[in-house]
Amino acid sequence: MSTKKAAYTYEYPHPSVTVDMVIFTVRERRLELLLIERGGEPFKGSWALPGGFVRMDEDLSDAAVRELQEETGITVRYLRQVGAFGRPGRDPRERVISVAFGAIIPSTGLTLAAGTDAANVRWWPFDPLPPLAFDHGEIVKAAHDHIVDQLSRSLIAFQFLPAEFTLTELQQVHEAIQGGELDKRNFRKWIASLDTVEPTGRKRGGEQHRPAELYRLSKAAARLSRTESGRT
Amino acid sequence: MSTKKAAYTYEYPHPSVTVDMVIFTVRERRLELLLIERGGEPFKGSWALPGGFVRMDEDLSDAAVRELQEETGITVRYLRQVGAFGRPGRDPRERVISVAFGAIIPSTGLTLAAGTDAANVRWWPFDPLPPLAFDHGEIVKAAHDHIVDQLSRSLIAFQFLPAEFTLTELQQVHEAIQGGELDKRNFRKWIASLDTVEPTGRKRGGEQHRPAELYRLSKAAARLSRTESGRT
DNA sequence: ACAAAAGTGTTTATATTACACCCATGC
DNA sequence: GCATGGGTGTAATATAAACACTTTTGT
Repeated sequence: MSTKKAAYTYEYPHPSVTVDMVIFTVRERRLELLLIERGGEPFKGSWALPGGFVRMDEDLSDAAVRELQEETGITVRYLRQVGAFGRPGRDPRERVISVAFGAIIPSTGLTLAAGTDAANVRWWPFDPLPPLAFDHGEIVKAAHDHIVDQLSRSLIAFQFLPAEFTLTELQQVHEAIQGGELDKRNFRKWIASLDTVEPTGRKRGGEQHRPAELYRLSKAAARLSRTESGRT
Repeated sequence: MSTKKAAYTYEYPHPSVTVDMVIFTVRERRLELLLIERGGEPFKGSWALPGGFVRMDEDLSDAAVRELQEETGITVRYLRQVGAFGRPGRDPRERVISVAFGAIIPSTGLTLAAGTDAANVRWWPFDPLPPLAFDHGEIVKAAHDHIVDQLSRSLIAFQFLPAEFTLTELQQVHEAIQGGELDKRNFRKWIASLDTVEPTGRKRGGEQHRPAELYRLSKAAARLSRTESGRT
């Protein structure tokens, strides 16, 4: 126990509240997860979700965005609460209630930078993952269930991609996450019926086959997906 | 600030963590919500969700069950986490992060009993609700969205009913929650396809029309719904 | 015999699946 | 001209929606 300036006193004991971020990306058609190597005890040297304490004056989702930036150097777009995890004993030091957020980011143009609390940051293939610290395995499972569920109901897969993308890339994201093959024609029919992407008119050339049309999120859909983002 | 025994000290400020319960029932074909009238400040006299502080040694869902029992006299079956709500300022006294749980209970055979913190407990029609304390309106909306979503995907409606029920009662629950009319034959076809209820062989008689078959949750489905219950 | 809710099938429209070939480019 | 992924339509099947009459009881 630290004895230096114990400035905050309460009549009853208070838990700590943290946020943990489950960040998915797709690289080379594989689903991957962003993990940090813990620099301090407990679980020093183990891999864990990026996360940290919620400040007294910030919203939960703001804390998630900030912690992620601090610990990994990444700024995030899509963000969704997965749930609160608070089993007593999940942190061996003290009672900690963690609010988990899931996020999805494009695999391109990222620079990872391990922050102060982390010895290391890197992408891990989702399957198999290394053993995770605390109850982070459980949290990851819940977040993955969320994504698979949403993926089959709405078009969130473009969150994994840069602003302009081809339909084949979009399809590969779906295949990476659900772990299966999809029929190209049926997939495109489904995309069209959702009315969430539109062609840009540009093409991706330079490869030794027919160039693919580039698409972007349509304006109507962009407005919607902003609303969906942060639940407090 | 209370000055008597401030026994717990921390180097950094800690938020409080509470649970709030969104308890739905259906009475007379209407969706209703269990609210308490606050007996103390802030929002004294306002209606609010039952809830309270999480103890240091109990899981979040256990806290929810306990607080509900203490404040309203009700013991709950089905229970599901809705999410964490932690906007700074949502409680005017101090930083409070609340984990919300939704529950669904039969309307029959209940005795409501206002606990120590509550001046009153009663069922309110879901539409329109009275103005609610804190951000409880927002929490209720999130919980209702959850129920509607699940209702259309699986058979949870029997949670609103006693152990034995008629298919018409089950249908009325669906209609009350989604707010619309359903076709009797299609509804029954859907129920049958889910394979979650089975006839008891008994009938509900005594009314001046043909007696209805009584059904119960099938054994296989009962096992499943227990698993679904509490996510920490 | 009448009122009141219970129970029961068929037809139509819609959504999902399965499946194979030509096209545009780089080398 | 050949290798490579890009792009396109149709038929079969499964799922969901619309719709009306007979049955059983209590009074």
